[in-house]
Amino acid sequence: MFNRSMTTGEGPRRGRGRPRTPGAEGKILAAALAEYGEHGWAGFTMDAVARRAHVGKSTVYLRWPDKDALLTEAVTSRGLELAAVDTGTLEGDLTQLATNLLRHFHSPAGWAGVRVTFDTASAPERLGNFAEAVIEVHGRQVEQICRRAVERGEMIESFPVGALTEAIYGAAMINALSERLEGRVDSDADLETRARYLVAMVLRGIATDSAVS
Amino acid sequence: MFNRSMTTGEGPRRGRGRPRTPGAEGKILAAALAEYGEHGWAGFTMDAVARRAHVGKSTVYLRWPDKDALLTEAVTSRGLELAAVDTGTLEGDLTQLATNLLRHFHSPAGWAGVRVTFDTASAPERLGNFAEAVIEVHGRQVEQICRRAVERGEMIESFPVGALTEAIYGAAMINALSERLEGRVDSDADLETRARYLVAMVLRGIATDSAVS
Amino acid sequence: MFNRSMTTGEGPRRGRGRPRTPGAEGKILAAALAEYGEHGWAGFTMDAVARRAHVGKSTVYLRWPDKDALLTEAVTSRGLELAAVDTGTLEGDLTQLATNLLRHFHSPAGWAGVRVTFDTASAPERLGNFAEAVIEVHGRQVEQICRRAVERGEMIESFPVGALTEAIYGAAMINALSERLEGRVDSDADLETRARYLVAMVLRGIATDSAVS
Amino acid sequence: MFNRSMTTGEGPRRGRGRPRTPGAEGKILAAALAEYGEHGWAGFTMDAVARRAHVGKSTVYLRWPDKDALLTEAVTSRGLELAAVDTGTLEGDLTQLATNLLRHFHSPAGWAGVRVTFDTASAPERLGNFAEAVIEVHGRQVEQICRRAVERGEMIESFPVGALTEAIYGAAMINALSERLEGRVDSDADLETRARYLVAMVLRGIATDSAVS
DNA sequence: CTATAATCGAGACGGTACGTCACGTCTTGAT
DNA sequence: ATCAAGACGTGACGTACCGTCTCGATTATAG
Repeated sequence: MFNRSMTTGEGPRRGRGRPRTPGAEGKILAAALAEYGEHGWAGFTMDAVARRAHVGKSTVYLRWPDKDALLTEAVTSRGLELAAVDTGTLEGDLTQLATNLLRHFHSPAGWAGVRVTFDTASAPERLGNFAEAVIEVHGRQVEQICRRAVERGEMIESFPVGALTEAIYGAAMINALSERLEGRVDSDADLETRARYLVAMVLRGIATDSAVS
Repeated sequence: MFNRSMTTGEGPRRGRGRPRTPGAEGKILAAALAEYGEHGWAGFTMDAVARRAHVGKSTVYLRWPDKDALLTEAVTSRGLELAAVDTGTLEGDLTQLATNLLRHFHSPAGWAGVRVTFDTASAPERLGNFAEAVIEVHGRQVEQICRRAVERGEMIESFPVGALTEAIYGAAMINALSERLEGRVDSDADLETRARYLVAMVLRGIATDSAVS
Repeated sequence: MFNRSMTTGEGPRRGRGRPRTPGAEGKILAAALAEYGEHGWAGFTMDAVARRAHVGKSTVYLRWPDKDALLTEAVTSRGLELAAVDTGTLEGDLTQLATNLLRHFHSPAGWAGVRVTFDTASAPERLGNFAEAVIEVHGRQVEQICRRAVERGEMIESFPVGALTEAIYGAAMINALSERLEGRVDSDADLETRARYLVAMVLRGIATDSAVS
Repeated sequence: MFNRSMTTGEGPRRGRGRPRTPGAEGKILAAALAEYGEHGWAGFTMDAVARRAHVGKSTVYLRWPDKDALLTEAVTSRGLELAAVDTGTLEGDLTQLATNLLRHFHSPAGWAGVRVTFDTASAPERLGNFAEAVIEVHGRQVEQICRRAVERGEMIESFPVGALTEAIYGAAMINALSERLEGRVDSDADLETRARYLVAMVLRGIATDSAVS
């Protein structure tokens, strides 16, 4: 995303000089994520990251131009992974997706991803790449689930996918947020229960006259 | 919240020395909110706030103990307001609430409130007060709407209010987030449309076999 | 020389804000001279100076723009002092002056002054002030001695003072230089002997046909 | 002095790998002297030297262990040359020597030599070699001149040679120093005039009662 | 009317992290 | 084995901000 080795084979450089230490990227990103998790944004220090990764500051600054960039990529590379889902039914897909999301947002890396997403959204001048990555990774998922559901006739055709996406992602995010605000620690079972309720709601609604089964 | 004149609601503070300049609080809070909105947390500077408010740093530090406290109160005082809602029907209430929320999160102050909420949740050691304020302000709203709906028989009794709250708040928040990430500018009409879809979903669901009306 | 408090009463500032800590200048200059003496120019560190003076780096950088400036002033203020001389005879004056100079250049502060003088002369873009100070302090001394000597009829009138100054100052400087290069440690008596030989030479010369008495 | 090809004067260095590039030493030394002359010690950079010499850093560090060593040799090899002198009379020898010295110290390479000499003297822990070289090159000169003069009966026998050396070298050095401090540019004729005055002084003195001719 | 005292704008203070730069070392492929 | 290139760990540079402190000036009450 920032370091040259990612933008492959474009420049005139062909391996002149000492190559960049292969493991360095990973060590630094891991250290960054760990520091961020332990001390938060205000206590996130480049010196500490370098020290923890057993790496000089120059090695860090050769790869990322500044603190924001490092943190953003640390989160992008490890805080945006989401397994694909395909169970055969709409309810199954959505329940699986919601569970995955809840687990993701409750995990340190996932939560870090959330924070950086909001920071990025608040400072649009820097790093629009991250925004695109988020949209790419997460936007597709619900879209595909809905397409398959419509093909199977399980879903109202005309319903805007965006609203569904927002509700599910938003609910999972808020759930993770409130866990932290209230000092709760939700178990895996709690998350699954919450996921089922959420899916029940978006599938069949909460109004009494829509409760069919 | 932090400064004495607020905690001691006992009237016009009698003392010997020079009284605190009346307008200072407001000017500082406004400046803080503006700085935060423009530069984000990383670029939020006490010196800049004081300069922007045409105030000395001591005037700021006499009122708030540190940066977090000032920022928190700035956001609390202007980024957490939400009008009460009571239209007589569940659908009306929820639509009104969702519209209010969307407008709120799309506004600068509301968005700042969101950011601080996430920052606070990530650094639990400081300023739990803010977490309580958020829960207090926002938690009650949905609860009351649901209580009235249940009394009117409009809503499944057993449905957990939390899941509904999370879905609505989360959806509104994500909507504001994605507006910024994608560089959109949503009109008021857009927001109302989105609110109606959202409420339709949580009320009657998106499954084909639940579409009764 | 650099800090505002020296360029008195010119600016519009009239004591607004906290005044600069009075003792700070002295402490910092002393620390700088000590560090320079112990570690030399290559090992002369601003952090170390600040630490030794129990002072923050900002306090140093408020007064001097950079390392060169601090070092230059440290030396100027303590490495350029030279007692006035007036014994009544030319030989007495010159002997006294030469002894003083030898002692001065052999002392740590005096030697530091020599080094900075040469550094300054090599980088004329920075800090010509120092050059002027050196010329001012040292140039006058020999001039006055010679004027008195001419009035007393002890000295060839037409002889250029500059050549005399250069010989005496240069000899003293080289003597200190060679002491260090050779690892000698000259005693006070050594210095006085050297001073007498030097004065004998410039007064009566080394040629056999000029040895009158 | 440091690199193997110099210390082992045993001929054309037979080895297995690629021989060292012949012109490299000279290019690097020249670049070093130029950089030192332009930027002084504080701005003297190994990277800049290598870049200016169109050479990799390893090529430099294969030959000299560190910055000091390179600089010292650069100066030693080009900043210490001094032509031998033998005119047949003491006055002629000294005048010639003084003129040579003045020209030398006023030249860039000679001045660089002066600076390094002082730097070396201030950091005795490193590079005593340089000190020895200076003493070797410059010390002998005056000694021989004086020996011949004594043999010819032109000079007081008992006069210590050191004092004379110091006076002449010091005067020349100070003259070059003051030219730079005052921003003068001395012509060749100026230097010769100064040399004559200097020699007149050390030969016959400045006292009125010693002026014989 | 004077003394006392809290607050004001300004800005210096001791610290700490920033992002840059140079050191001297190391590692590559090419000569 | 040496070359040019350039990444490496280290550590100082000079800047900016934190939260504290000190100043003279202002503005109220208390005596």
